Amino acid sequence: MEIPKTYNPKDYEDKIYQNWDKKGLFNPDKLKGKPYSIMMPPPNVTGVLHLGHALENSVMDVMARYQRMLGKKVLLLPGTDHAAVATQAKVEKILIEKGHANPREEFGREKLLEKIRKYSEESKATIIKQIKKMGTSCDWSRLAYTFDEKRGTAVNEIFKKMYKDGLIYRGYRVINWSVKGQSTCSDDELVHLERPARLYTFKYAADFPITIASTRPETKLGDTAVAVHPDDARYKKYIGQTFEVDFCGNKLNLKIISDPEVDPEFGTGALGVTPAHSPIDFEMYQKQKAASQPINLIAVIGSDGKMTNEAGAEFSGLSVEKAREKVIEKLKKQKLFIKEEDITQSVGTSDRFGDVVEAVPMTQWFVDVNKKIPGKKLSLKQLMKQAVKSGHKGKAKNKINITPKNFEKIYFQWIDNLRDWCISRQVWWGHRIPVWYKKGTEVVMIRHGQSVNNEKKVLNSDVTRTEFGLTEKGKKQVKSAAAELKNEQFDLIIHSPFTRTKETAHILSKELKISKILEDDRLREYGMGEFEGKPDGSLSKLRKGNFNEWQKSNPFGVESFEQVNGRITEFLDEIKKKYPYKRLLIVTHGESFRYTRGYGKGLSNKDTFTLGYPNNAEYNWFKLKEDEIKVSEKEVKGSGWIQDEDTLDTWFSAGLWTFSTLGWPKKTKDLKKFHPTNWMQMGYEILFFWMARMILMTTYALDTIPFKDVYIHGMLRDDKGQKFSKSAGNGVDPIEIADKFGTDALRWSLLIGISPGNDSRFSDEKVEGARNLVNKLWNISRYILTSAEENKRDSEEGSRGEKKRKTKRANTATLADKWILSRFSKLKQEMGRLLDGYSFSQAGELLREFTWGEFADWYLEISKAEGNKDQLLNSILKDLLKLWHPYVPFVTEAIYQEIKKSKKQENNDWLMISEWPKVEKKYIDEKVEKEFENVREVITKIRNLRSEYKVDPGKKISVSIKGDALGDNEKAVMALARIEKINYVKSKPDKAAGAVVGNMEIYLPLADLLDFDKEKERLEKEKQSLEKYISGLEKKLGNQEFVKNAPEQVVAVEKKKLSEGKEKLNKINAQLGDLV
RNA sequence: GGACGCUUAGCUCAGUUGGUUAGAGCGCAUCGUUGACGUCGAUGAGGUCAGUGGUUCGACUCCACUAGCGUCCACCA
Repeated sequence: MEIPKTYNPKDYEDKIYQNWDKKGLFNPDKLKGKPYSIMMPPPNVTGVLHLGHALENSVMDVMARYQRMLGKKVLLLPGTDHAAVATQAKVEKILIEKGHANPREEFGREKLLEKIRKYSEESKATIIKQIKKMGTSCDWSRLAYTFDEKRGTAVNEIFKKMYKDGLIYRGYRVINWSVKGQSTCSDDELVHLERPARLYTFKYAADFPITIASTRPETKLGDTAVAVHPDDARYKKYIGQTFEVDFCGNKLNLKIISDPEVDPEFGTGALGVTPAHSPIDFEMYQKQKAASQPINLIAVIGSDGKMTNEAGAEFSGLSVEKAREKVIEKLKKQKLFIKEEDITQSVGTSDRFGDVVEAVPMTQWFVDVNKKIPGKKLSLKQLMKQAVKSGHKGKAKNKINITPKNFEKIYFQWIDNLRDWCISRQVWWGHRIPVWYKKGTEVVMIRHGQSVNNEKKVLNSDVTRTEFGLTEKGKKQVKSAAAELKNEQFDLIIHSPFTRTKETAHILSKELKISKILEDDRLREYGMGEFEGKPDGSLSKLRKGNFNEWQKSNPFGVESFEQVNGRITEFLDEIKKKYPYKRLLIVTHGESFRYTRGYGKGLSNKDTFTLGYPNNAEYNWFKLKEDEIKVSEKEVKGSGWIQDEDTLDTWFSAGLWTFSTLGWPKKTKDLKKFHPTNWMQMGYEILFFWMARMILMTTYALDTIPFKDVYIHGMLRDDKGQKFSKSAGNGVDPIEIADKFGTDALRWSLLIGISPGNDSRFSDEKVEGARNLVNKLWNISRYILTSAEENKRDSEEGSRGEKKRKTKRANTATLADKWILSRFSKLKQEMGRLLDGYSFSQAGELLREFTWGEFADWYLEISKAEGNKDQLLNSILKDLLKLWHPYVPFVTEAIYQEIKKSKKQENNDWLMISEWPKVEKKYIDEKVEKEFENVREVITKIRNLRSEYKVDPGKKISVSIKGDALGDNEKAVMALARIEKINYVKSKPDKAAGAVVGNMEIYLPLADLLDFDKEKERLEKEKQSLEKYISGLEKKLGNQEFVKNAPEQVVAVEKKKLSEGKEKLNKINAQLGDLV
């Protein structure tokens, strides 16, 4: 039979993978046994897979294949992650590099999404190809994607559930804002960087008693309080007071508050509180609010990263850096500046966009981790902790185990620091927040522009006097108001029956393209009775302070408060009912406007007058009816519904992975069968992002754990210990490596030398070594297969004069046979134990040591001497291939198929689903192993002597042995040590170099070659080390405490070692004596 | 500032509950056309297990401290 001398992966890999797939071996439905599931951590579609993914794939595939061979119905479910922000950031970056400076603005939502979709689909295709190339045995029929329809259903469902349980809320809070990405980031997505900063010490104003320090003086424009430690003697007297100060031209109302968090030692011991631009200060703001001692919140930095109007006219529109300079400059000028010092400061940067995030108050969606879940008595935080600590619902069988265990501690620490999770993002790529709003009835009420009677300062409430239209100035005023409203949508305009309002309405209608215009008399000007045509102000002067009297007697025929308020209220009540969810533009007069400001508030006449009288063409928004919110698309009926613009944090959907992949919220068979999953593995860098969220979502929604065991692998670094990254230029495509050395070699090199939770290094040399190993395995098999075939042919041909190299032996087991069986049984036992404990590297090393170091180097060589071991060799090979299969699936399957071919069997039997070898304890025999060790030592010692004395390796020599005879093992010794004859002697021969093995003294006759000095030196050296060994043992055994306290067994072993050592020493001494 | 790791042969790393004359791979040195494999074989050199102290009959292994390196978390304005 023809088997190539070296294993060429390319001839087998793709073909074998396709065959496995075609035969449905990846699909658990076609397997029998207990379900066992592993969900693949879905790679981001931000690009292609790197070696770290290859490591991950290898680890989980070893586990999947091992479990499958143990006879389980294994599901390894593949998938990919849309990676929301990461993918959008990536595609935008590419577009920017191509010259599209602002992709969002240029392309708009739909077009940009289309581009990202295209990119992600390409990535996905490559990723899938790569996973296949790695030999990963996953079920492609269940391929999932976090952003496909089924996963979307799961996302919406869980969002709805959490919203209804009050665990998801929308709130106005300080969040992390990436100006560059124009989106929020959650706390965990921040990358903290140490960077030099400057701490400035200064006073807000000369008349303010407290000095403060800040690295961000420009934010101080938004300060509303100063916090001090409650026990700080310096400031105690001020606590509770409010100071109005002029800070860089801005009026600040600073309340002195106390907070135990303030460190009196740092800076000046007083902290300027900026609730809008610092999470801690925001907490103080909330604390104060809760204590009914509220302080204000003023946002001086906008979402564009520039100073807002609130920062004052001088600063508005400046970048924060410019504003900072300006503040410092001003403080210096005003002699308020005290000092500046250099410090290092840790700043949070967006991990995807890279810019320093700004703390900005905004309305966003959050997951409340501290609220008790209805009907559960626990918060999400507590659920997350419980699952890892004592087990979900406190049951030990529901405990999630993390390997290595120390990560459990890190996890708890993280949970303890966990704050509400901001889940809304302003990027477009991702699950749109499943919330629909229907805008309530909104009214923009606008006063008419300047009219002729305004200009002439004449009062007019007589609708028939049509000469009082708009002046030119009035028309301009209206047009400029229209310009401000140009982005708003209105359903209709309603105006009063006066000429000035009619004209205003028509300008607005034209400018804002509102076609529907109605007139309503209830919006008319205040009835002024006898004051009609009188100078402006005559009425109001008189009216001042006379409300009550007018209401009673109304001497001038002026409309009463009740009358005006009554008709306006009636009008507003009516349109609220008549135009739900519409936006109306209402053109009216000053008085009606004023009354609208008090609408629904039950104000008195007097109160109403404090609401302010609007200028010409001034407008205001009024909400007559609140917005409506629905969290289910099914409930959204009729028109006017708008979905929330924001998208969800990618980890929101990733958190559902273990069950969304199985069809949840449908009660599928898969869900019942494969959930909770058995095993999960991931890198420690996503422990919090992902594992924590999966635990959160699963314990909450499914009332169970997502997985039983989590295996944490370390990060893969390059040969210099650097992280693999594109920017460092050391990124490697796993496919390239696999092409060069074979997938099996790549897998092996990634799996060996790793330990859970620890980083490992990758180098070409490692893969090269692995390639050699794979080839060794190939050749071991090749030898066994071809020699068996030859032997078979030989025996068929009989002894027709053909040179038969080996004589046939009786089929009884030799010591070597028993030895290899004992060793092999032990290997199976140990491998099972190690694999069950996720010690993939250790199990692999044992396997290599046995295969190469024991089976190939010793047993195979002996088999050549002892002959006729085809059956045993074949049976060991078959089991050996199985043990190797999880690590190197391709070469083992390839050999297995060669075996099938050689036996002319059909290819319907696959190593991949063969049964994992059972441990045969009956073969384990310590005595045999010990005996064989002796034989092995005899061979080694002879080789050693030959090497020392430079005996030609090819030359066959004879040796003399004093002591025990080798018996049946002679053949092995003679072949492996290149001996032609063994003489058993009673005394040491002349001119011979000697060695001691157990009860045997071995002599290599050297005649004139023997160098007495060298021999003496050699023996002396051995003697010395032996003496040291013996004295150590004697000391140990001479210690009564040891003999008394150590286990009997241990003492017995030490005693035996001592007596054997002494015996050996005697013999060496004798040999030394003979030398002289 | 807090927490967690790591430090074992020239390099990369194993070492499970404390009992080994401390291991592997690569590299190095010497040698080698042996019924598969030079992607091989034989032999060998190479380590006071970071340091100090402790617990113990016994410590690479457990504890404490120190030093160096690394990682994660964090609201020192």
